[in-house]
Amino acid sequence: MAGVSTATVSNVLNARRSVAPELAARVQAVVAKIGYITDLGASRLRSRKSAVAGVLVPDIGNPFFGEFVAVLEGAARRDGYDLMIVSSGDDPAQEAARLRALLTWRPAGVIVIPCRNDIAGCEVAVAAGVPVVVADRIPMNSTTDVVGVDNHEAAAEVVRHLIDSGRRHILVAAASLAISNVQERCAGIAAAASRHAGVTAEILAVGFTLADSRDCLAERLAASSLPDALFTLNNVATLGALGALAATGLSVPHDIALAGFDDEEWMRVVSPPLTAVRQPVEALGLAAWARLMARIGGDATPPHEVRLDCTLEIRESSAPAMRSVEPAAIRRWAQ
Amino acid sequence: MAGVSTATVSNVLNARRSVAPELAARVQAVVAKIGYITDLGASRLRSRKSAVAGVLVPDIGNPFFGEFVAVLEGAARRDGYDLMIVSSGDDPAQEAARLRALLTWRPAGVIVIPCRNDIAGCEVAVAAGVPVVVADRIPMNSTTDVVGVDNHEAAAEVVRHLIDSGRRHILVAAASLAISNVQERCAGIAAAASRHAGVTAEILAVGFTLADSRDCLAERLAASSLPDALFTLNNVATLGALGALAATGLSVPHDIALAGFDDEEWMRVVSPPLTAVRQPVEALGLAAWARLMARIGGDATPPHEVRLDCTLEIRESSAPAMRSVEPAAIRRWAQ
DNA sequence: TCACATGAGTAAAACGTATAACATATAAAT
DNA sequence: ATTTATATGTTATACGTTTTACTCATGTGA
Repeated sequence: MAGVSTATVSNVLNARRSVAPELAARVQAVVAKIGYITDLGASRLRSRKSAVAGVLVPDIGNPFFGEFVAVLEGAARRDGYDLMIVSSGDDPAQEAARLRALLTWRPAGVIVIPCRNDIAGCEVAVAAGVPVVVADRIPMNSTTDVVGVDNHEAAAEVVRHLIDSGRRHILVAAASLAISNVQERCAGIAAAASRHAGVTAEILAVGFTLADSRDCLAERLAASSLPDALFTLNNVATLGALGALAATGLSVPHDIALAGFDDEEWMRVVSPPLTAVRQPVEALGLAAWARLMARIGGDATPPHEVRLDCTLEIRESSAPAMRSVEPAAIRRWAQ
Repeated sequence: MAGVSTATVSNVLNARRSVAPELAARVQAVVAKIGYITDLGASRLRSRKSAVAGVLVPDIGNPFFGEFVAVLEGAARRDGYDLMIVSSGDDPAQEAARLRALLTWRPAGVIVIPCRNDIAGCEVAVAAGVPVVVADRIPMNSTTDVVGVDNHEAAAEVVRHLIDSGRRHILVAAASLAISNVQERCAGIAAAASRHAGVTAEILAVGFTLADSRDCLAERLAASSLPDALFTLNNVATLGALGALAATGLSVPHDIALAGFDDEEWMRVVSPPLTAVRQPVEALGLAAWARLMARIGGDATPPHEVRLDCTLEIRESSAPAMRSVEPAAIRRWAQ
C-alpha cells in the first residue's frame, strides 16, 4: 500500500536501518490508516528473540501474589517485556501443566512461586534452556536463582516480641508444613522459643482456605490448655484466626495476642490494629526480575540466593494483656 | 528422529488424521525423550486460530480485580484458552498502550475493565475484528457487549438501609466521578435520598489511593457539619475511611455509620464487622467469559447488556447509634 | 478383472515477519 | 578518474507449524 517492500516496512517500524524520511512517512501514514499492528508471534518466530516472561504463582486472587505480580508487571514493562501470568491453585499437577503451557509461549525466562518444596515439572524449563527464578517459597537445594525473605529471623523476631509482651504459650497456624517458607518460619520459632524457659510453641496445619483455617483454629481453641498468643504464618490464616477468635469470644489482645505474616492495608485501620510481619513484596519482585534479566542477558554465574529482611509492624493486637489498664494506655504502649 | 515427516508429527500431536499406532507410539516416544513442546506462536501463525484471550484491568494488585482475573483464568482454562493479563494503572494513556500491546498477541477476544467512561484505544480492537467485552465499568453508549452489576439499585439499597438505621446526612466517598459505575451509584443514591425528606447526600471524590482518600476524608471530617453516615464506593475508599475515622476519633457505628462497596473477607471478621455491598465477582467473570466465547463462536447478534444483582451484607458498622444500649444488643440487631 | 473408495503416509506451500545478501546511486577519498 | 565507502532500496529465505494436495497400497463391490 505504501509502494515499498516489506523489508522497508520492517526497517521503518523497528528502526534497524535508515530509511529515507519520505518513504518512512508514507509507511507510517499507511500504518496509521489501516491500523496495522505487528504480529508478535511471527516477529518472534523469525527474529528468534522473545520479549515475554512467564510468571507462575499459586493464586492470582491472593492479594500477596497479586501485589507481587503487579510489581513484576511494572518492572517488565520498563524493560520492554510482556508478562504471561498463570496460577497453579497450589496444586502440583496444575503447576506442572501450567509451566508447560507457559513454555509453549517460548518465554525468555520464567519466575515461579512454587506450591511445594520442589517445582513440579521444573526440569522441562531448565531442559529447554529457559532461565528460571524461584521466588518466595524457596526449595531446599535449588539449582536455580532464588529470591525470598529471611523467614527464620522474621519468625524469631515475632516470637521474641510475643515473649516480651508476656506471652508464654504460642499457637502457630500454618497453611501446610510442606511449604518451604513455612518450614523456615517454624525453625525460627523453635529457635527463639527454646532460648526462653517455659515458653511453648505448638504448630498447627490449618489448610489453604479461610473456612478451613477458621474451623481448624476454632476447634483447637475450644479445647483445654488455651494458648495466650496466636501466630499465623500467612494472610489467609490470619483471617481464619480472626474468625475463630470472634466465634470463641476471646478478646484481642486481652485474652490472647495475635500476630501474623503478611501485612495488608486493612490491618492497620481496624481495631485493634494487627501486629504483622511486613514482607518487602516490592523489593522481592524487583529482585526476582533483576535476577531474571541478568540470566536472560547471559549471566552464567552459579545460582544466586537473595534473602531480604522483613519488618515487624508492632500494633495493638500483640500488646500485653493489662487487665487493669484502660485501652488508651495500651494504645500508647503500641507506639 | 522418529523417521516420519513433520506432517505426521503434527497429526499425532493434534489428532487430526488417523496415524498408524506404531508410528504414533514412535513419535510420542521421541516427544517425551527430547521434551518437545509445541511453539504456540508458530502454530497460531499457520493455523490462523488463536486460543488466547486478552484481559485488561485497572490494577491487578487490587483484590477485586485480582479475584475477577482469577475467575476468568479458571473459566478460560476449562475452555482451553490462555489468558494474557495486563493492567492500565487507571491511566487512559496506559490503557490504550496496553490494549495495543494485547492485540500484538492476536487474541481471539478481549475482556476490558476500562478506567474511564470510554475505553481509550478501543476502536483499534473492533477495527481488528477482535471481539471486546466490557466489564464492571460500563460506558454509557457502548457498541460492545457489557457485563456489570446493577449499581443504581445496590447504592439505593444502601441508602435506604442507612435511613432505616436512623441516619440522615450521608457522606459519599468515590475514587473519581469519571468512572461510569460511580456515576450509576451516585444516581441511585440521589434517587433513594430524594424519596425521604430531610436526608442529604454529599458526594466527595477522594482519589484512587488509600493515602489520598484517607487524607481527603480526614479533612472533610474535621470540618463542621459532620455527617452521620459514610458510604464508600469502593474498597480503597473504605480503607481510607477507616483510617480517617481512626484519626478523627469517631466511633463506628456510635458516632457515624460506615457502609461500602466491595465486600472483602476481612470485613466480616474485624470489629465492628463492616456493612458492605457484595458484588457477584464470580458471576461477573463467568458472564463476561460466556459473552466472549459466544462472540468468538460467531454470535453476531446486537450487543448484549448483562446486569447482575449485588447483595447487601448488613453488619454492625451501620447499626443504629444506640447510645444507651450495650454492644451485645447491637450485635444482636445486626443479625 | 476392473473401477473405485478408503486409509495412511509425504512433499510442499503458506502463515507474517526479520534479516542476510545483493543492487544501485551518491558521496568521499585517493 | 578510479576506487571505496555509505546510504537506501529490494529479493529471497528462514523461523516452526498446519494443511492442502498428491501418492501409493489395500480392500470392496459389480
